[in-house]
Formats: sequence, C-alpha cells, structure tokens
Amino acid sequence: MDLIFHALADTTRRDILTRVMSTEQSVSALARRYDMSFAAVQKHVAVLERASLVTKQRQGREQIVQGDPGTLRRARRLLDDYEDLWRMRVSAIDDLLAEETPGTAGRDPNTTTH
Amino acid sequence: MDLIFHALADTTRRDILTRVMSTEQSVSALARRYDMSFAAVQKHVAVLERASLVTKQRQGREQIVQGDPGTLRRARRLLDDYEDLWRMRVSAIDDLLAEETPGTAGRDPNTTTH
DNA sequence: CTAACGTACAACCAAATGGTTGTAGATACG
DNA sequence: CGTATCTACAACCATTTGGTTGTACGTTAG
Repeated sequence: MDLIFHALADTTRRDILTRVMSTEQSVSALARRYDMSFAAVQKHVAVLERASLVTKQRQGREQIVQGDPGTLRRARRLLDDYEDLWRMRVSAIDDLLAEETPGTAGRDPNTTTH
Repeated sequence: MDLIFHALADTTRRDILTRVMSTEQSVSALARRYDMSFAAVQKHVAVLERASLVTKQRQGREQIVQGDPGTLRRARRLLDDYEDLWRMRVSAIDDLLAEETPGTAGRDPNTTTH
C-alpha cells in the first residue's frame, strides 16, 4: 500500500498513469512528452511498476507500458473503507440522537449514501 | 493531490486516519498508541492536516483530530477516473472485435461493471 | 501557587527522493 | 556492415522525509 500511494503522490507519475491506462505506450514514447531526461521518466515508470500500477512487456527493443486496473481497485477499496468508517461513526451518533429525541432524525450533511 | 496521496503513503498515517475516522481523538491520545515520540506523531498529524485529510480543533489544552470524508472522496474519485479510462479503452477494443467478428463478444476478465 | 499535561517548534541526523549525466548492451534500419 | 534507437544502470547532487531530543508556553489539576 505504501508503494501504491507513494507512486500516486507525484503529478508526473499520475500523468503517465493516465496515459497508459487508456493507451499502452513505450517508455521512450512517454519520455518524449515530458520536459525531463529519459532516465527520469524511466525511474518514474519503475516506481509505478514496483507499485504494480503498471506492467512492462518487452516488444523487440521497446518496453511497452500498460496500466493495471486491479491494483487501482485495491487502492480505491481502501479509500472506500475509510469512508465506511466515517459513515458508521456518524450513524452511531444518529442512533444515539434518535434514541434521546425520537423524531429529530438530524441527518449529517457530510454523509452521502453512495 | 500530491499532498493527499503522499499523506496516505505511510502505514502510521493510514493507521492514524483509521482511528480518527471512526473516533475523534486528541494528538496525545493518538501518540500513546505508537512506539515513537510525541513529536513524531505530531508531525504525522500535521502531514494529514496539510493534505486536508484531517482537521484539528482546539479544546482547552487539547487539540482534537477528526477525519475529513470530503478529501477522501476527492481521492477516491480520481482512482475511479483511472478505472474509467481503462474501461473505455477496453470497450473500444471490444467494439473493434465485435465489428470484426460479430457474435464473439470476448469479454475481458479484468473488466468489472462496477 | 505549583506541578503535571498537551502542544508547538527548532535543531539535528540518516535515509530516501527526484532529478542529472555518462556508459554500455540489444535491437532495428539503411 | 555501421549507425541510430531504446533501454538499463551507476554515480552523483540537492532537497525532502521520518525520526530524534530539547526548550518554551498555555492550560488543567491538586
């Protein structure tokens, strides 16, 4: 998890991810889009790869990069879990209020049912 | 966004977030749970606060920390967007296949309709 | 009032990050 | 064949990170 979120905590890497999620591309094709050295982009891809957000696949002399939706889902699920915690906490307070003053539902504006 | 994901890229911080999402707590109450100095935990909370994942609220001499579900939602949405990119890409390939060999739907096992 | 508690913040340190340049090995092209 | 392209990787550098300790200050408890 540390690896996943760390990989996502960089604008360039998120941009690379955006690109390869919709179209798989070679590392050099990606590098051409950014104002930094090939080696720098190569490192960014390596970080994404270590996090399993991306996979590489050799094709001749090129290395084709493609996104991995499975890892993305795992990350999203974690965020969902945090939101669930919040909802449970609020509903616990709601229950308490409902018990004390029945009829006064007191909905929390931050709580969104999906 | 960098701040948000960077804040999430640390086990201790995610653990703090888990705690305050379900129950708001003072910084020192949090600090007692971890095998590190108060100052270290204080810094972790500061990182979460800079990322707006958490808000602090003074109460006498204590500083009460509570989770912010809104920021969490923003992060989750971004991950959703990446998954959407993937689905659009796959469906584009599907359309192409459907056009070439109608009847052979060829569903991608990675694609999950929500 | 005094002592203990909760917090803020500075100074310091080792390790990791994000970038660079340079070198070298495969693979494709003319 | 020779040359250009794509990749890998090492060495280096400035900055940030995650931790420490120490000091100072407002607030609560005895």
